[in-house]
Amino acid sequence: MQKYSKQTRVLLAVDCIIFGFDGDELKILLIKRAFNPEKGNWSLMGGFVQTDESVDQAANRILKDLTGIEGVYLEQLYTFGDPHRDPTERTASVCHFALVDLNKYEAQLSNDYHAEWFPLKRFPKLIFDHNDMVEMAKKRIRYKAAFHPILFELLPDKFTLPQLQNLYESVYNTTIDKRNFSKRVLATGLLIKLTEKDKTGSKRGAFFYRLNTQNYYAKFQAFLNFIPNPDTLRY
Amino acid sequence: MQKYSKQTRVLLAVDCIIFGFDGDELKILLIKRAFNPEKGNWSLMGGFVQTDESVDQAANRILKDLTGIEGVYLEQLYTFGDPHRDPTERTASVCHFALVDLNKYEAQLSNDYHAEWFPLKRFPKLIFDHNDMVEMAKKRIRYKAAFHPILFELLPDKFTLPQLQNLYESVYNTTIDKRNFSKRVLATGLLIKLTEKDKTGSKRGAFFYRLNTQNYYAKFQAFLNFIPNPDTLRY
DNA sequence: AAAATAATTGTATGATAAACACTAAATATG
DNA sequence: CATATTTAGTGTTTATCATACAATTATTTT
Repeated sequence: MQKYSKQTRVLLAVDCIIFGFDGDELKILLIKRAFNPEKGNWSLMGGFVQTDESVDQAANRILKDLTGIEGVYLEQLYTFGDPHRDPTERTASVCHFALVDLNKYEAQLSNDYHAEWFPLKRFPKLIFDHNDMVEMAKKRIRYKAAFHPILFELLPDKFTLPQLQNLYESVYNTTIDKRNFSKRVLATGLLIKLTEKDKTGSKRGAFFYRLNTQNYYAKFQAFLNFIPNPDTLRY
Repeated sequence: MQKYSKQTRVLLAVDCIIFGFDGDELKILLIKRAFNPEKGNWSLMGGFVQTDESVDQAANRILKDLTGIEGVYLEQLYTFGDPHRDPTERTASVCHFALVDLNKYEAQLSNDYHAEWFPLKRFPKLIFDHNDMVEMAKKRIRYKAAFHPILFELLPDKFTLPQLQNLYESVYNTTIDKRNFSKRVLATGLLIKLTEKDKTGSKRGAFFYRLNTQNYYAKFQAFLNFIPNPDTLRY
């Protein structure tokens, strides 16, 4: 079949903002770029879409190749298409974000992949427009987590209510009343209380919970609104 | 500067779902494709991103060139990147959606551009993956309009409360109590009542309102939730 | 045994959403 | 000109949900 003549072809890249939670604050995973231009500078995980793969497949492959991470929450965020965003050659980047259990991958990541976790509140200047990408991802995760239970993706399979509350407080940079938090969270029917306790965080120990995965998928679309002041949020 | 060798270059397209409201139901604007493949079949408004323009600029240009429409609400939706979505040649499409005042453009569109409005509930089969795009746009507009006052973009500058309610009822395929609707909508402070009445729709006539644009931008992020049953919605 | 630490739990109040039906204004009709 | 017709406009009550707020329990450490 005849091709579309006279049209410019461009490189198609995928970049990923990988979020993790260390129990205290949100972090993102960065890597030192291995090739020119900007070799040695901090960058998001990224790569080019290959001939035979879809954009989604490319995102998953890049995540796996560069970090070993697979099977995690991954969502398309936005396509950045300024003609000069990469000075080398015109490249459009389909930006994604991922949510992972940081503790599960910590050692593997620094040893095998030389990737590093940085606090979302203070991380180095990134190449190209990657700082804009992080900014947008940060807004999106706050927006989406206000209505959908995506933050569970950042926790281990077993977690405690104080841990969960820490996560919400950290994402929204606020404090939430313990009693109201547990009431609302338990009312969703998304949590199953286990008999086991986590004794690492306190003397008394806090009960572990796990996700009711059935309800998780069923209720994914309708969750909670934990935003203290939605007016300050932007999509 | 050296180029990235060994990487595949692809065509980068932009497609637009253009939504309009005729007072009764939601419609989308379609065009008969002017070139092969699929020449003569119904298609979304689309075109290729040019060398010197960003993706956003391309979306605006395509909208203007193919419909004459400019200065309307336009938002990036999703990038479709299946390697075989266009059989001719690999093409990624950054899909957008636009919201326009249908009555403002109706004549101009059919005469000058041979574009046609189709009800969102029954429109022809489209080329490639354009049907998937429309499906996603439909979900997105419902999702977003539940929290942000974007539907005003579909109405003329002056509109009545019954018109506005019709629009919401049509988008969510539901019925809303008049009293509760007007209470909530007026409580937002987004509407300014005019002295003039619209007499075309009824004997008594309904007062016109216009947007308080200051408040519109200020409160864009925090609006209302008109979804009758959010569980049924998907992002 | 007492102190320290963090987890767990309930109630009262205010705000918001939902249910519900009649009156008012204007035109059309006999 | 009186009456009928049509759609616009408006208030109250009730139920639900969000918020504010503090004492007790379990366990470990001293």
